[in-house]
Amino acid sequence: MTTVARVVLDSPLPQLDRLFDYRVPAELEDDCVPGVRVKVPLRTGARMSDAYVVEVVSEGDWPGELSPIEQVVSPVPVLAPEIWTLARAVADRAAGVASDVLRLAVPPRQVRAEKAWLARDPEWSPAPVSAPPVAGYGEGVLEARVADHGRAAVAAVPHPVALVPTPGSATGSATASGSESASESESVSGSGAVAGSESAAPTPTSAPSASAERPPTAAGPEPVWVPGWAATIAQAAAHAVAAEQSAVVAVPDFRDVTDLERALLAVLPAERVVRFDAKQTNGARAKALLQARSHAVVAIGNRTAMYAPAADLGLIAVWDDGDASFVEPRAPYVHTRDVALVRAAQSGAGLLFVSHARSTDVQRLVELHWLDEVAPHRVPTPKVIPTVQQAGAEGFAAQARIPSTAWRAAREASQHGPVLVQVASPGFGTGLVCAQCGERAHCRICGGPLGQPHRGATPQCRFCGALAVGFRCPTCGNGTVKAVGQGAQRTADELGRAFPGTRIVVADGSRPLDEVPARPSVVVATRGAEPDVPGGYACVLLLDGERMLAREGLRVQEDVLRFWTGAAAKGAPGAEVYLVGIGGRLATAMALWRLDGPAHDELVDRRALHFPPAVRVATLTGTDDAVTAAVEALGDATVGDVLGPVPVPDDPSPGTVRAIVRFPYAHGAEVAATLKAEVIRRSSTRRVLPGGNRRRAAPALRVRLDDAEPFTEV
DNA sequence: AGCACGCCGACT
DNA sequence: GTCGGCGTGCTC
Repeated sequence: MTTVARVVLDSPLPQLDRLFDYRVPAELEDDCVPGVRVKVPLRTGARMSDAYVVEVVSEGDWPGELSPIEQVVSPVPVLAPEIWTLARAVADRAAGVASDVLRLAVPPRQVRAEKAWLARDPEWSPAPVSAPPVAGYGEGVLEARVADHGRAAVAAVPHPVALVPTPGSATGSATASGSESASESESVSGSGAVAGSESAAPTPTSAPSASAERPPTAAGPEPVWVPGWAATIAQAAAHAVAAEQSAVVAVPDFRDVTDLERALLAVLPAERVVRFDAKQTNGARAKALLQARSHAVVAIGNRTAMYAPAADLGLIAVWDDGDASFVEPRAPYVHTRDVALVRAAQSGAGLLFVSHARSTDVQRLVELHWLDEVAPHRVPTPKVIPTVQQAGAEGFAAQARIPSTAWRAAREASQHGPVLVQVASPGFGTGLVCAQCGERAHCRICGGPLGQPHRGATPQCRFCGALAVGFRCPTCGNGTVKAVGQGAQRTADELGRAFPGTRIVVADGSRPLDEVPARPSVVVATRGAEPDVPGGYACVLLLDGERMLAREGLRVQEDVLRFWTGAAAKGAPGAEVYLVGIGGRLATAMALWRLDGPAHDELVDRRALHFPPAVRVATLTGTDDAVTAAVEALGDATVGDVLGPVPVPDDPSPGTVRAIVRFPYAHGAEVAATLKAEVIRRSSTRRVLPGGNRRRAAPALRVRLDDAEPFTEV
């Protein structure tokens, strides 16, 4: 009887994206287990390909003669079976290649990390842990979701929270303070035992509102200030770990990973937290990968954390799924939210999308009743005060159109605590609006945004370049326009003059600042770069909202709500937040702190227009005949009109065209399979550039699913 | 990707 | 009559 290994080749070629059977020589049988890296001959014995063993069977499907596995590169199984299944499904959904997904999921080989893993004590397991209650929600509400593997859209606690480290947690246990990793198994297991035996661990509390009654004692561990969302996810994840199940959490950026890690280390011992991030070395990633598999942990990180091979997965959580950082820039470009959805469906794990402002994608799942809604219970929300344009106070306040009420409140608050002033990034789509009604000014010819090359110049379309002579606002008929927004540094300078004697701090992309002390100051920050303050800001001013909304794109409103809520949630519980120059529905939603309303409205619009996420889209790029044939092959799996094909203006290979195809979710599998087949068909014949150029040409057909970008130009 | 198989022009 | 052009197809 022969032993057969079924392997997935490490090749980006779509025509090789299936399992290949190889014979396992007797001397390799011990090491050749599912998940190991191997080298296999391909077509001719001289050519070797890297591959992963997916399964080992006694008989494969291949009727022909089998080639033997050439080498088992390492006996460490780095591709967990569930990660293979995930990669396969994610690739299939995106009409992509599984090995492209594996490149995201499995870091390159790292011999040192493997050696350390092989030398571990296989008998060792971490001590059991207990989990604190999830604060800020109805009693047991989120605990029940975790226990029952429920799926929910969770509105985040909108203010910073002080976590009192629990005994046995990394920051709460004196013995664990020096331990860095699970490899120091003896000291770590000793400290972890404390948590399991302590029945009444102090509960982390929301502060200052809740912790005021129980200030941390001088003898106890220092409280750790973290964003509300991070505390919630940490506490929920701790419940999964207490049940000896793993949790996987993805957050948009590096700072968020750090915030979440701090929250987790306040409720769990260090060996229960595994961090993945983009700045990590290969060695650290490889180590984290093997650590995640060994026992119940919380695996945290950015996009790739969603592929962490966590043992016995019980909970998946995503913080702020609307953030554009979740769009994977590498093929097959699958959004972390979609990876989470596939993984939740496959594993049966619970799924929490936590955010302040709900994305239209999550709203769609809520309206399908696929996700429940969970909101904080009896938690103070930011006191948002929208101020439509009114006559400002003196000096800078007048220029920035800051109403006198907001101006006075900020001045007053800056006497006893930090005040946050959020501004748009420099170069953040300065645009023109109607001087009378504030409506965006558009080109009459192509509908693109109007801009002004310099002050006083004739407005000009930024897309087609047409001059808008004799502009009339289609809404109110007014004939004058004005520019919106001004630079961030200038805002800081002006504020410095307006607040003499007050410390002015600037935080933006080039001057990042994670935290500022809870002392009187004015912090001017571009959206997304707002520093944290222990306890929260005394007051928040949201400027440049008009300018942010003047940007073009499908997700502008969603994004702006995320920027505003993100800054507002850095205020102390119930802090005043002035939303300057904004009225209407967005202002109302902010004032009521009901952020699902705009998501619903937006989704209604998208349904009417057949825009994502109401439908899915496929972008087909390539030669005219390949794209046309692919569109024809799709037949009636599409919905509505096919946009294009139209020539791609600045593509390196001339004659390239692009078509956008919309299709309903129900046809997703069929569309993806059809397009993948077309890509394979086209890739088997290689193209040579005209003129006898021997250089390799671009593939005849490229397919990308769920790329919303082309629509921002439509 | 590579590499072999396969069917038409100028050569010993 | 063959050597070799690169179009087409396959890789366990």
